[in-house]
Amino acid sequence: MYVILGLLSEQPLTGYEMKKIIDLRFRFFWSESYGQLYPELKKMLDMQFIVLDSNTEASRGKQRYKITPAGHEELCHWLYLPPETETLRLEVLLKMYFAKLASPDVMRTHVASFLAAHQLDLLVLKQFKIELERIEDPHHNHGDILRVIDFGIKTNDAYVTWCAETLCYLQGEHDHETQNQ
Amino acid sequence: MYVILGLLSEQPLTGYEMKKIIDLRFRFFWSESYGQLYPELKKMLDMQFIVLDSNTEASRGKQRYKITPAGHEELCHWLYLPPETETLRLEVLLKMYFAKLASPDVMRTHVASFLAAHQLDLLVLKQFKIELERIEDPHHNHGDILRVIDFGIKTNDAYVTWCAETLCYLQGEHDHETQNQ
DNA sequence: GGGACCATGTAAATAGTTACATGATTAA
DNA sequence: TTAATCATGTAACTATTTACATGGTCCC
Repeated sequence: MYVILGLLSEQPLTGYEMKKIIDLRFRFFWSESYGQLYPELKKMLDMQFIVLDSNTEASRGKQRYKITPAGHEELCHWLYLPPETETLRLEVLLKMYFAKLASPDVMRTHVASFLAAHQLDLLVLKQFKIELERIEDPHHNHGDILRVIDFGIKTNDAYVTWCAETLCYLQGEHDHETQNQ
Repeated sequence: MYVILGLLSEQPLTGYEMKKIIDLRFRFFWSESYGQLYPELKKMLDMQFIVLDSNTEASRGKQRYKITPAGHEELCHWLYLPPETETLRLEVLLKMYFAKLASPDVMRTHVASFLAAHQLDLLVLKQFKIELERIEDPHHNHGDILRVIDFGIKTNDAYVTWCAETLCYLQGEHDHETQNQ
């Protein structure tokens, strides 16, 4: 709901375009599936927070939405409310907690995958940061966006460091195990 | 499901006790509500992964469960599978992204709350670590648990650092605003 | 007796994913 | 022409939260 309003506050977009932006720019801290997005757009039309943008493009199947004044007000109101959603669920940590029930090699594989994924995230975030600093700032929001990117960089750095240390630890466990044979 | 099996692999527990442990030890990366927990326990009884532990305590309303060999097998099997769930949703970052639509003061409040919460988390985690290093390790799993705690410390450190920097940034935005009046 | 906490549970609502169906457009 | 991607949407399922009901126990 509010992601949609936020994105539309910058420019009119189709549902498909929103999904792509969310997957690209927000994936470090937010996600939406089509199964949420399209029904949500319908609800928001009903509530008159958004309308079909007829100006842009003779829509052949394509539905591009723009935000209404009511929608903008709703968005601003939301910004003032204290954030509610804060969800973190990492199955890899649950497995780590019970790791002694499996061999250290198994956990090594899991941690290595986690490491690879977040090293990639780090690369993407740094690249995104460089891009953002390079281009102009017509909406004067690059400062805010850089703060968000920086959050991603800091946390992913922490993940990567943790993975490295944990792999060492698991190597130690492995050595300890083979030594006793 | 697997949190339950994991906890029961250490000792028999009631649903209520599981909930308390999850809220205390796992809250940095996992959560379960009673609405999930109790129906799940019923399903797991049906599947014979757990049974009622009649030995311990004449149960007056209290239902303490223990893990069965089948449940243990299921738990070990799960440990071998690559972790699937990895969810992160932070509404505070979504607000930060669209922060320019509100005054910097509003975001300052949000970030300050986030900071306070995670400074507290950090304290709790460090205390938990000290405790763990102090007591004995009968299950030989303290090394694994310390890795999990260390993940919490590293990420919460990153959060706290980000908050400090972001508060500075927002102060700058605030000054910039008042200066233009 | 009353308040805090132990203890189990359910119903309803909300959130979110997955898998599918459909068809247009674009580029090799 | 065929594969990829654009584009919208729904149905079914699974996950998760919230709010409530109920009653026991412990201690002041």
